[in-house]
Amino acid sequence: MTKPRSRRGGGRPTIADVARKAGVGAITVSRALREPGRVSEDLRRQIQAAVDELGYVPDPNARALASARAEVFGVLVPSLTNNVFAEVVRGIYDSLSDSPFRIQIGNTHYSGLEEERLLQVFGSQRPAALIVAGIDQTPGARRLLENAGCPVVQVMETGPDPVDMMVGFSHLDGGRTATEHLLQAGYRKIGFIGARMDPRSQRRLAGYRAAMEAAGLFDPRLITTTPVPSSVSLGRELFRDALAKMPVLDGVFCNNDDIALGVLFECHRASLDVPKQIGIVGFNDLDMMQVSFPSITSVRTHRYEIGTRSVGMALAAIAGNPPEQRIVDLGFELVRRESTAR
Amino acid sequence: MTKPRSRRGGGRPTIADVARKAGVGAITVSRALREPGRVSEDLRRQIQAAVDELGYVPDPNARALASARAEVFGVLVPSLTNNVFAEVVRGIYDSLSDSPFRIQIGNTHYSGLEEERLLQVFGSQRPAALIVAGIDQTPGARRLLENAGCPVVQVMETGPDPVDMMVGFSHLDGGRTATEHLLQAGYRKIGFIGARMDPRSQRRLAGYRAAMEAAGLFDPRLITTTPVPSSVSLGRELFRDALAKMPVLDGVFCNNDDIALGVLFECHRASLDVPKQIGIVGFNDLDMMQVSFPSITSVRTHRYEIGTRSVGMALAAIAGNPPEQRIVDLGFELVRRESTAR
DNA sequence: CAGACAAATGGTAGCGCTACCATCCCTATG
DNA sequence: CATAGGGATGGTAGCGCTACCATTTGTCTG
Repeated sequence: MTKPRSRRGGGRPTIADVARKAGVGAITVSRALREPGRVSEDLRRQIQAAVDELGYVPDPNARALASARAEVFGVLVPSLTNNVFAEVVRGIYDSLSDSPFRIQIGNTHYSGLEEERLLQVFGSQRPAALIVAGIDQTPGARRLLENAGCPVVQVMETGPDPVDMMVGFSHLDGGRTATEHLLQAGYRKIGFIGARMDPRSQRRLAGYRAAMEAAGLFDPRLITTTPVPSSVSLGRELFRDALAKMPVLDGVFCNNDDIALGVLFECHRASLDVPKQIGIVGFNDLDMMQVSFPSITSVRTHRYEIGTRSVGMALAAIAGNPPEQRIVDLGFELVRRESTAR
Repeated sequence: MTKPRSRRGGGRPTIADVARKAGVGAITVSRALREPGRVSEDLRRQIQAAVDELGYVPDPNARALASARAEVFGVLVPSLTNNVFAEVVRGIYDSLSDSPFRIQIGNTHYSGLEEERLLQVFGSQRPAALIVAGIDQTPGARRLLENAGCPVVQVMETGPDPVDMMVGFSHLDGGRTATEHLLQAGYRKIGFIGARMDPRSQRRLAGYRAAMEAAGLFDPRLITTTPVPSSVSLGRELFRDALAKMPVLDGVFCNNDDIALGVLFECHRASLDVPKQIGIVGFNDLDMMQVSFPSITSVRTHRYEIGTRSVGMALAAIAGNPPEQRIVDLGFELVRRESTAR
């Protein structure tokens, strides 16, 4: 007769099986796995042997239930295909790959309501930390973050009023820097082209506007935007619209690099010389900016580092020593290339 | 005196709180939430009111522990930034957004060992389904998939021996079709350029080779590959290498669209006329292929659909009616554009 | 050498939920 | 009108793990 195995448990070894095999109490196995320092060398070895032999893997659900804390990082991003967030997420994954923490990604589709819903779902798991993109949470989302009972890192942007911690940079400064560069290069009728005008895009636009106004060159007809998601083909279309509206255009600051690439291709098609007739500046500095012909000036942002840094701050907070500096500005760099060299 | 609240539970309402407020048993609340049809209209309304009032959200950990089944889809992809997988993942997210299922993504970094490790971790959660990229699992990974006790969908490729279900297409046929198109357009010295030669890239190369051999034009010196991850700048470099090795090159089939774009830019720089002197074909048909100047012929693949379809099959299997057809070939389409029109 | 104290180990009692098995009540049947 | 059968509801007993509080042992102090 086999011993009466649990009906439900699917036959996987449990901590009790390991304890029996190692001849110790279950709690000691638990400790050996979580706080090896508190178990004697001898027992630790015996337990490890039993774990290996049985192929025991702790059940994270049971662990979470018993300790009222799941080893999960909740991550909220507005898009999964946008290269910008993909890089941040990659940084997060790489930073957590050797830790016991799992990652749960939520896609808000740029919707505040969806963000609230996902925070509700995430909250029910009692995550170890939350990393959310952006600083413009709805009041409801903000309340959920404040009551999450875990470290929270807002990423992509910096701002004055963090829920807990922040890692990012100033999109407004980025937009201004890009525009000032075009001005310094001698361009005058500089357009702004932007798709998916999320809050960060809006602030880049504000930076553009500030620079243009300071130069006394601002004209609202220079701005061409759409709420449609960004793409290279959209960049082409928007640039055509912009040119139709303002044929005198001699430069464009693009909301992002996809748009900039689309603009460049349209210039080729229309036989507009870049940088002589049109100057182009992108945003984010994707790899292809340095390869294109002509290569495209862009504002380099540190997306992967935003991911790694946010994890580092959250881990520190979990360990009980939250970072001194709760707001980390990783800055950006203007990378000058052929598209604005005239 | 307040009633002695649990020390550990952080104060969130539990199913017992809802039951008390609604004046029913806890199990009835549980049923009302999971199988509304089995609870009378009246009670259902009362319970819903109590849930809303208390802001009750079920604890997924407790649920998973009690039912020995977590409402989680495990997803294993080799890269998070590669647009191809990002699209698949987006399809998966969109298909599951209205379901109770959460998604857990693992990044294998193209490593079989890492894949095994992640399957081990995922398995400990008893996921509702597993979706894994590729069909070349290590023997260990394959065993873990077979013993996962849940539906498994292998995606991106089709092959003869599914663990359970498959959704994808034939990369070999895709490579052959692309190459045959170049041959039909009159190109003869057709090179293959590929980065990150994962199993799918290898099969595209095999398709290229088959077509070239059938035409009596195969020459191993036409092949330029590297294990380095793909990028636009790498495409440019590899093309330069290829030209240096074989100056007679008159066409290239690129492993993917990033490479193809790099090749196009290098042609611009070197003043090589596309398509007259050099024909270019990409793979995947990203949006930018249609916009570039000249536009680039590519093999369109149905990445988003791979994601949605794999979820559909898994959900059907979970519901007890696994699809008749366990292997779904979504095919591909050659999209002819300017880069091969001479 | 008693007493204090720390380190190592274990027992017990849940964490919040659902599987399983009652129980109850109502309707249909002969 | 007794009985069977089905639908609605509830009680009990865990799921696998860890927090909390012993208990045991060894070591150091005065």
